[in-house]
Amino acid sequence: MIEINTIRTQPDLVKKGLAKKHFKDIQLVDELLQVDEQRRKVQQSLEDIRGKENILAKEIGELFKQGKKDEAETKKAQVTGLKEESAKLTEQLNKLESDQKDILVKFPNLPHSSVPEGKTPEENEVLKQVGEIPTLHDGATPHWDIAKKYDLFDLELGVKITGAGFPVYRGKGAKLQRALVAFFLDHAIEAGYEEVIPPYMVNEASAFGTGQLPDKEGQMYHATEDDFYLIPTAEVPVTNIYRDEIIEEKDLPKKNTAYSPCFRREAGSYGKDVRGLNRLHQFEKVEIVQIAHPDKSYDILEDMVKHVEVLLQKLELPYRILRLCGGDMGFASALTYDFEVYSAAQKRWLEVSSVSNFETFQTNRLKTRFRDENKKVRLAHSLNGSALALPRIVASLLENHQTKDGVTIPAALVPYTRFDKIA
RNA sequence: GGAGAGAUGGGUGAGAGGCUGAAACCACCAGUUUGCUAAACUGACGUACGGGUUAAACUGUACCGAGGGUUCGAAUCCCUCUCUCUCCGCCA
Repeated sequence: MIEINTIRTQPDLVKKGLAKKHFKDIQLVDELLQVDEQRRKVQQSLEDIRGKENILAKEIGELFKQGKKDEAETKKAQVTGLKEESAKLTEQLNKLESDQKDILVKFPNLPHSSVPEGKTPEENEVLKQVGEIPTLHDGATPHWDIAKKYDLFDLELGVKITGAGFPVYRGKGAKLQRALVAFFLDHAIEAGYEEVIPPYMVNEASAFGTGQLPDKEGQMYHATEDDFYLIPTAEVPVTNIYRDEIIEEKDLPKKNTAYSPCFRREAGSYGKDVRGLNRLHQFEKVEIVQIAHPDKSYDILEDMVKHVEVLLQKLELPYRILRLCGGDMGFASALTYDFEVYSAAQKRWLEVSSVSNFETFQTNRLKTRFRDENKKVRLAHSLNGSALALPRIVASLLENHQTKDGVTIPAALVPYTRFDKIA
């Protein structure tokens, strides 16, 4: 949620930011300001009347104590008149407050000044590309064929058990998953992140806090009986650790990492985009999350980018880093770097990580604050990144490292898999 | 799933219609004392939304699990819900 104060003091800046994100209803900014002004007016008159009521109530109490019943009754009559008025104003205020929130919740976050203009993924800015694009041997195949050959995962079996997009990993395929998770977690822990194992279902307040609700309702699986949502990413439960918290400045930044399965409904794609492990309803991911001082959050974002880079280098995968353009960024993000890994057999780049600074957009909803050096309570910044999502890493690992007689496991991963070849 | 008890500030915990935004103790913070630490003493110490201010000061309203109700007045009484604990049942 954009801070109301920003909209009040810098409406033009807000409009410009929203335009960069290709938000359609920019006139909502002016509507919001009107509602806000009205709301404050009503709130003031209401509080004024409430104040009078409070004073009278006290006086009535006094009078009763002194036995001056008649005077007390006269005052009671006065209060009755005030109450009618305050009831009316309360109703108005509630309406205005909910109107205001309804609008506020629709605004995406404002983009950072470095975010490039643009609407489509093609307009994302490629910052750098690292690593050799491998030339594959004759007869090299996409990962779904490799998986079949070595019995690493089985999508049809998943269809039988659940449905499309729920793979069954088996044998070395399963072990590879486990190895990658451990490898990623160990790196995060080494970088100072505290590991947590969060719930994989969250309540409505948590889903709202990180921005999944009300915007992306349809992307989450919803257990309606208990009104829980299956997490689309560990970001949701982990960031919500800090909901309604005031953190001492000296304790910032808070750094957490978590492995979790992720559940996404993601309707509406087809063809090669969803072949094999390219797009799944359930997948594994290690997430890193930080709650940061506003002055430091962009330095921290760079650190997180570096963290992900090192992982990809150790896995010996060619990657590139993109700075997302305004139109392709997520709803809640102020600046997002996407990581893509080259999938040699599919001959395309696959997104494997997204690292973002949300500034105060999430923390404003979450009420995640810190006490600064002047003892003032302020909103912290929240950041997160995938470090890393497994399926496409597995896909490119299998494709890029395939040889005529099997798939070579990168050296950094061998201590975790305890085999160096899939053959 | 059944029965009972409970939910108050960072923590423990008092309060049982007006004197309570809330005792006391602990923790935290600032200071005094001290060679240093400890102890002792003094003081400050919730949040949100408004008003006010360059910023403070100051000030209004709301908040004692959540929502509703009774009342001139509710942490306190009533209703609904949620959660926690104890016992029983079931269970990895």
